[in-house]
Amino acid sequence: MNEANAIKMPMSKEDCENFRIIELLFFAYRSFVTDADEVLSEYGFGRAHHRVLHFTNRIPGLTVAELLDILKITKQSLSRVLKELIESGHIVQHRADNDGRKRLLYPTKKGRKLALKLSQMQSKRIETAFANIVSNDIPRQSHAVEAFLQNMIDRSDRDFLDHLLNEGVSVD
Amino acid sequence: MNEANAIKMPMSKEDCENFRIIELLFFAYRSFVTDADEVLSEYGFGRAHHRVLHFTNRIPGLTVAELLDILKITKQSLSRVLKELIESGHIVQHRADNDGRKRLLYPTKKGRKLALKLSQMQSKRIETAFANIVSNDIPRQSHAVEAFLQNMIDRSDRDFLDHLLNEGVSVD
DNA sequence: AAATATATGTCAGGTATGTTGACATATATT
DNA sequence: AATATATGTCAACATACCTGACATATATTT
Repeated sequence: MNEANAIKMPMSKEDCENFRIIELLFFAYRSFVTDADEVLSEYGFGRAHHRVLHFTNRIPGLTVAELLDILKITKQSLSRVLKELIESGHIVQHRADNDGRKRLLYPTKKGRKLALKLSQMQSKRIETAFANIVSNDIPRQSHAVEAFLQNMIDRSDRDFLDHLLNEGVSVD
Repeated sequence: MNEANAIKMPMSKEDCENFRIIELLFFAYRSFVTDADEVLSEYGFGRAHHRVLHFTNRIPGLTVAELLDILKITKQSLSRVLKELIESGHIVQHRADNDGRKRLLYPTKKGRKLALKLSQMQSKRIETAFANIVSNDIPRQSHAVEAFLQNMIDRSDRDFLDHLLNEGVSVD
């Protein structure tokens, strides 16, 4: 028997139990982050810039070390994007009064404006996804989550994926 | 007035409405994908390999073009990881009977085994996240989603983030 | 049969975002 | 004064994406 032979049999039902959630998470997250990508590229920024900008706005005055802890990246990796955000005038650094080693990060007016613009795009998608959960989808709690994730996915992807993956489940 | 001045004021409540969901999505997705990363690295694989392996298992016999459509990457990008998955004996290609140009992708026994191992790790996290949604968290539908995403996040991250970001909300 | 379209593969070079390791500097703490 | 902490920086490298150009085999159209 050849170990390298193709398995043509689809997977069993029980194996696929959570495949739907796994895939919904993948596609929902992709749609979610893509919203911001287009705006960011106008500024020559990427997702790394977005994350730094987001948390600097969310927690004005956080330190570089705290930011590294949140993002779980190295300081060398952070420094590149942080430098660009400072040069472009979206973020400023201040020495901490109580400890001169610490550099507190703050958004500028410009930085807050951009952060809010990006969040509002994502927020809109989230609002719509919640609004379109219809009540009869909630016999089990998992159905609310499924419906939400499904609604987070771009229309174009959703239709294509339903056709490719689904066993006849649809939300609206 | 200096445009580059630090804004020290935290954001208004209404601006932050969906910040919680935005951040939960970020951290939940990170925890979710990290499960598989450790196993994958034992094989010298990355996330790109995981995605290809996953959908080849999910839809045995799918074409290269279909896979590109799902993943939304270029064929040059796919070819590297696909080549490695074929060389390592996780995936095989067969000519389609009805159209000799198409290469149908199938998992091998080895490929299916690995795909299931990876899914089962993610599935376990999902199961636990659902199981720990307590019923009194569901006055609004959004709360079930919030609770789910919160539960998807690694314990270590969750505690740290609650301290850093939260306004006293806790799930259990 | 010849021309064109489609599905796939491959070469070459570039970008964004991460890594490791080594070292520098300023400030706090012991 | 010695050590620890917070940050910054230089250099080299890895991964996973990209664009553009070109090659090959097979289908389809004319």
